[in-house]
Amino acid sequence: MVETGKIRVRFAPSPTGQLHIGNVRTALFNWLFARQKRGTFVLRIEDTDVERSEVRYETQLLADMKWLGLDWDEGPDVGGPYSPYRQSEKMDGYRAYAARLIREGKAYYCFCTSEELEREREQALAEQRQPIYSGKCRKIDPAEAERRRAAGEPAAIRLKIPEHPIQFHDIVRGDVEFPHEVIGDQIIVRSGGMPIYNYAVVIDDADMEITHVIRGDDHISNTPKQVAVYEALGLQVPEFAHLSTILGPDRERLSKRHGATSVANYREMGILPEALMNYLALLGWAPSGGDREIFPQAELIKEFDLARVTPSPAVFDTEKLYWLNRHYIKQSARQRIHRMGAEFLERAGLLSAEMDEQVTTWAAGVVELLAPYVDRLDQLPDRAGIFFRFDAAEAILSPENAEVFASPAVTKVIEAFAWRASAEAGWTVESFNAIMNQIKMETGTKGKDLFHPVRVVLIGSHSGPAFDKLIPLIETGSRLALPVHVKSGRERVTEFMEAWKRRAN
RNA sequence: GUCCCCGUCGUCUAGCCCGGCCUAGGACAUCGCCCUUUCACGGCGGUAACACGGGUUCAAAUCCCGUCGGGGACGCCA
Repeated sequence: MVETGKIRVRFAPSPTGQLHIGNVRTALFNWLFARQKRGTFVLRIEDTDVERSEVRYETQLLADMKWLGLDWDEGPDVGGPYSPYRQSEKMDGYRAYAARLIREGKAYYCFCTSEELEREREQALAEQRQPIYSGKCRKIDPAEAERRRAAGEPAAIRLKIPEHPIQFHDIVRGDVEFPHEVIGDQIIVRSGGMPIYNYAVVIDDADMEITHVIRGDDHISNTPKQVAVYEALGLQVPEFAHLSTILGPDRERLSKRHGATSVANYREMGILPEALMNYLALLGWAPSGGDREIFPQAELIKEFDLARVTPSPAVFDTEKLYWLNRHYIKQSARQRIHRMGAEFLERAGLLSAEMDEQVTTWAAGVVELLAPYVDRLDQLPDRAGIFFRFDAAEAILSPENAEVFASPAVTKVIEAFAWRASAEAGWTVESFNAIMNQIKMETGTKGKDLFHPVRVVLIGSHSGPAFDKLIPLIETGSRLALPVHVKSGRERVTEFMEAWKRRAN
């Protein structure tokens, strides 16, 4: 148990692609734990895989984490007392520790070639034996090994795995024990001099005085190998917490083919960061009682408990994320939503980048009207079609409206409405309501029979927002200079009637 | 093949460690009703789960063993 001093945790991603949903969840749990315990959250970049690592991914990664609301106390950009925070910048330390292990007889040089090892592995598999290293080079006399190495023979460094079961404590799973027979002496430094991941992490975590290693459960069988390194070096073994895998709807590990799997994807979809954070926290963790779902950041920090994290894998449920997103959209400061919504409309070419005050106000009205009913903000441009897109012929043909046109009173209502409405120039809520009341009396219709046809005439669909919100926005919108013209009520009625007559013929 | 991890409604989960309060709770989704001169939102209600088989016990979702199913690891990858 590491209970002395302050908690130190770390998130150590490889900058080899977009920040994945599974990885942010790991980052989030580390962060929540650190913030609650008033500990330190370290960001360390594992960029030893030079082939795949790219700086732009690192930049993206930091930006995505910040967007979600995660911050770190030490990291490549902010520095800290345990610098450097990029693995590629700290190669020397790894070699020094390895030299010490050799000197102490806890590690040895291995002269086996990759081909030899591959052959042994295949043979073991064929004989249904454990495909682990035989320990052949363990027997080589150290002085002899030193001579061969000095003579230029390439050698990797292997750690002697102790001959007793290796056990460690996992906060999520309890005590875990691996028989040493299944491990085999691990290479810790390649013949080229580069350290192996399972060795490098240990050095890094120990150097940085990490007290709790919280990571994905794909590392669980790496853990005994790492514990062996800690023990050989006489270093304090940290506490572990292995988080379960996040699955797609088909119960397969969440991957690209499941669609949106990166933080960036969700940001572009118009998922609010607090919704994503709340959802991710609920994937694998639940408060005691398990009867609360809404957890804003501050509440999460207060309630989060590593010991309550579930060990079983979880299927990522987009619907529940959307539900939370709707909640936070409604909850959020109006101005923020107006601004964000306008950005999505702008990206869709419905608004221009520079907006004067009138347009800004109008756009805010549009977003205000539509936003509470969308799952994600990127649905806004489509929903705004009731303003920007009006095609009478399409509305008449649409199967969605077939039922409306099948109603016996439809012609009567449409004609009565058109007759009155086309005479009116600038509509107001009052004038519109007056018209509605008149045709209600004239046609003797009400409810659906009255409203559905009128709605189809005006927005091409029988469902949509209330007229007293809609009419003013249509009218003011029609008078603004926008990239896509918003047709006025009268324009709509006129166009509809032309199409309606054409239909009749 | 061997080792490790996991297994409660369709999904996320509470309960499990410390057996009885579990007639198994909440949420998403779904279905129904109400609200609404439309649709949604919202409110109310319903359907729906302890993987299977053995033990232990007066009593098991909870403890033990086994089976089955899913995932991971066994690299001079991370």
